[in-house]
Amino acid sequence: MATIKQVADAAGVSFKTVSRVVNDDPNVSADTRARVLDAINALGYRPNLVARNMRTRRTHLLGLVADEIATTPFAVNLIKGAQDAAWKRGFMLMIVNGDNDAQRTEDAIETLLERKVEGMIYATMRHEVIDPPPNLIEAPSVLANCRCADSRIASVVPDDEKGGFDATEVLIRSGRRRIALINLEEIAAAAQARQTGYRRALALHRLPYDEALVRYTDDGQPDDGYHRMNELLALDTRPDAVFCANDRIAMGAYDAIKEHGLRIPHDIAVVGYDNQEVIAAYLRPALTTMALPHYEMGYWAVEYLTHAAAQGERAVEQGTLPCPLIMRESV
Amino acid sequence: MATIKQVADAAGVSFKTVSRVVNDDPNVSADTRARVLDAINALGYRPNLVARNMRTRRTHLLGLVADEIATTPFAVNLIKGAQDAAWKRGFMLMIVNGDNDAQRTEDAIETLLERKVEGMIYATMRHEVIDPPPNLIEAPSVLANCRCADSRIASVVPDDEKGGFDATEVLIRSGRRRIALINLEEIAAAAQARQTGYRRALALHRLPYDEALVRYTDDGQPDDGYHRMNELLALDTRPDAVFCANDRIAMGAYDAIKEHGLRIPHDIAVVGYDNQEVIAAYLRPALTTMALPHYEMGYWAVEYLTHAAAQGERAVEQGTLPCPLIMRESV
DNA sequence: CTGTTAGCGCGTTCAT
DNA sequence: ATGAACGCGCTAACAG
Repeated sequence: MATIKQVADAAGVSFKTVSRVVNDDPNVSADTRARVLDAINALGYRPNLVARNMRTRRTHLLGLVADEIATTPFAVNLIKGAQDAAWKRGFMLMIVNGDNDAQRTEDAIETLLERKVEGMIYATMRHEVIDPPPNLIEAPSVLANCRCADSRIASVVPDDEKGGFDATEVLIRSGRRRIALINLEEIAAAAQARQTGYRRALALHRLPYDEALVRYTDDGQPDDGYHRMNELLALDTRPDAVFCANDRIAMGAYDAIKEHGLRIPHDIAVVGYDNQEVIAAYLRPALTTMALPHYEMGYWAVEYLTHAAAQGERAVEQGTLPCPLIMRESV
Repeated sequence: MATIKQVADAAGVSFKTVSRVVNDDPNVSADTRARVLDAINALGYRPNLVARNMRTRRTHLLGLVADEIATTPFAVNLIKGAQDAAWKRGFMLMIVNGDNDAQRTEDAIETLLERKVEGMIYATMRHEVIDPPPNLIEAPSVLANCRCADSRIASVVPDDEKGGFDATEVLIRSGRRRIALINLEEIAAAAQARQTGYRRALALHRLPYDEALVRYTDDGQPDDGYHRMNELLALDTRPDAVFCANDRIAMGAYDAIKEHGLRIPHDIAVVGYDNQEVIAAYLRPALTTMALPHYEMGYWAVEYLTHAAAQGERAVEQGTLPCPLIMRESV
């Protein structure tokens, strides 16, 4: 716990000179610099960032408020991306949970504000349109994986429409003609966008849109996928491909397909969504799916904030990041 | 960005009185308190924690250093537990990634130290014995999900021996007699402990230990589980139960069992380990497994640190937390 | 190239 | 019940 003054005394210089050395100020002779560095090592001196932050009025701190963190663990990639970008820019992240509770979220943001974060990211686990916490905008902020209706806050979201399009098109290109869609719950923003992309791909390739081939799940879980797939397989003319709006649905669909004695992808091709590694990579056959750009969104959000912090105000941007196709063995 | 002085001026008191109100000092008349609170609201004053931290020499900050965060996402529960405990105690967490790189980890810890965290948690994604980063101990610290050989740093780990015992015993109690074990790679601390528990349960119930029934995987992935299970099913007398040292192995084992036309749990009972929700809950039938106390370890670690911070030094504790049996449908 | 003075926003100490 | 002076550890602004 040596202080800058003690280092100065030990090195026989003023404490300001120590400050210069610590901050790589060129205006220090090589000689004194060496003596100061010796003293620093000898005393185990470490600059006190709390004091520096107070003086410079900068904290190099970013807040990350997540609605929930544990339930969709693959979304930690968003945090990872934010961490990596922050580290690169010399920032640190303070991560807090809103626990899907408005008051709790507001309190969490309040604490972040008191700690003088230089920006905040508000991240949701599912892509949706939200009503942002009121105090969020008291610091420069970005919404990640969600956006607000009036677009007054910067945001970055996955391009689910294009994702839906690409998923459908890869099936079409593999020669399939009756392509079913097992979607998420109908109201979800992601569900609508993916379905729009699905329809656009069908239309582009002059395939009919058949409502009988489109099903919705209640909560996007494997059981849902299993039952919806069974319904599809009971159709007079069964589909030869299915686009599942997430990998868990696909997991259930796999079971239904296998129980019917059908083979993937020979009889039915399957594309999932989310690239939830633990499912997609391990299903047999491995699942072809669309990856969500969680890492990239986290990275984007921090880049946006650090640039905003560096350059003062800047235009409110709305980022849209692509969902890459991950080819495996189910198409 | 109102300061405490501006509030004082607005309320017609000295800034010290404002400080008293903010800190709930009883020595303020109800009258002045009301006026001060009005001024605070009018100006949107928010205490500056950076300044307060500097003055009180306390930050209410805890560091959490993780070796990696993305690859085993279910371990985020450790973070969740730490967050919850920290919030309850009025602390915040700064989470940094070591990325499994020694230099990076040391740098990350250094930054945490400069920011004057009051304690640090070093968490690994897999339960193992480690050589802790050298600068970790410069603040009160705890190891979570790992421990060091000399036990000089507090730690909290899962009780894998008891977990292995319980997993095996639930199979025995269900009437199985030939219980196979598909373990992790042989050197892992968790693998050894689970196997010790497995043997203890067999011995207690007077069942023979048969080396032919014990297999090791290379990396604990489904493909491994699939192949090891096929080997076990090729035995002259096939097992009637299998204890898989993680859920991914069990996932592969399921495929092998099903391909052999055998039914779970009728013909072969399966117990996994990790309670990796996305797998365990969604396999068909749902997998009975042992839960890892990630949440509890995170919680424990923060409780330990906040107590240590409050009471000065205290005995170096080594915590061991139970792995609860999660009964589903595979036994 | 180096040192001095001042003050960031707050809490502590002691006075009134 | 309230206020004045001081200093936490550091950097900014200015001397020299």
